[in-house]
Amino acid sequence: MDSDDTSPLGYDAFRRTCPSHTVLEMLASKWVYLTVCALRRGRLRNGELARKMEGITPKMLTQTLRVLERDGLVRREVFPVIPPRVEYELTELGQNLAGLLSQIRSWAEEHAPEIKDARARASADHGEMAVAS
Amino acid sequence: MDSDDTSPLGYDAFRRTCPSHTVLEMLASKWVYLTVCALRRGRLRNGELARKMEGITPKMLTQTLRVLERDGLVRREVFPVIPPRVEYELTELGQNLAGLLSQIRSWAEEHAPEIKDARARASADHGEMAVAS
DNA sequence: ATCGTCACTATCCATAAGGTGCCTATATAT
DNA sequence: ATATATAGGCACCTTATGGATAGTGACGAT
Repeated sequence: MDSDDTSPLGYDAFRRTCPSHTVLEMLASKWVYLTVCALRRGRLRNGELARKMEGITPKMLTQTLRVLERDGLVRREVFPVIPPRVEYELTELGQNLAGLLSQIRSWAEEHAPEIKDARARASADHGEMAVAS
Repeated sequence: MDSDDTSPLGYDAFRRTCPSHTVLEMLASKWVYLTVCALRRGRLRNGELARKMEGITPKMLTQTLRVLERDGLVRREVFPVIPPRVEYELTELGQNLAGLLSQIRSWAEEHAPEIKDARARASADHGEMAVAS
C-alpha cells in the first residue's frame, strides 16, 4: 500500500532527502509565487516586475529571479545595450507551474474574507479577557 | 481583458495591503504545505503528524498547527484523557485548499528530476572554471 | 553639471526559522 | 520504583532569511 499520496515514482515530498522536498522548499516563497504569476502573461523586464510586485526590494527580486533561473523555470535574456535591458520569461516548465500557482493565488483572493474573519475570531477569543468585565 | 489575473472582487495578491497577500504569505511555508497534505486523508494526532513529516521539530509542528487553526483551515479536538489525546482535521475550507496543495506537491514530485538537472547544470556553469583543463 | 534610469551589487539589521533541553500530568508497562 | 508515552509549554541559543539602505556604471535628459 502506498502509505500516502506518494507519487508512483518513489518521490515523496515528506522525506527530507527527496529532491521533491527541496523543490517544495523552493516553491514555498511568497515572491516565487508572485513572480511566476506575474510572468504568466509574457516576458517582463526587471523594472516592470518590480513595479508590479508592490513591496519587493531589488535584492529580493534579483534573488528570486536567480533561483527561478537556476531551477529552469525562468529564462533570462540580456540585451547588450545602454542602458541595460534584461527580460525574463517563463520556460515551458515555468508555464506549467504558473497554472497551478495562479490557482493558489485565486484561492487566496477568493477566500481572503473567510480567513480574515477566522483570524478576527481567533484574536477575539484570546483578547476577550482584557475586555471582559 | 483585465490588466492582470486580478480576481473579480477587487482582491489582488500583488498589493501588499490586500488581505489575499497575507493569505499567500501564510501559505508560503513548506510546513503548511506538508501539514495540509498530510491531513488530507483524515484526522491525525500530533505524534502521527510528527512521524509523517520527517525533519519537523515539535516546536514547528505546534506553531504550524496553531496558524492553520487560527486561519480556520484546521480543527483541533482535545480529548481529556490520560495520556493526552489531541486530533487535528481539516475544515471544509482546509479540504478545499488541500486539493490545490496536493497538486503542487504532485507537481514537485513529478518535476523534481528536471529541476535537479537544471540545478546541476547551473552549478556546473559556475563551477566549470575549477574543473576546466 | 547634476539628476534620473536601469539592472543590478553590497552591506547592515531585525525578524524568523530551527535546534536543544527541561517542565507538566498520569496511566501503563517493566 | 522506574521508565515510557503523550502533547504540549517555556526558555535559550544559533543560523538563515527578509527587508531596508546605499552604491555602481554608463548614459540620456534637463
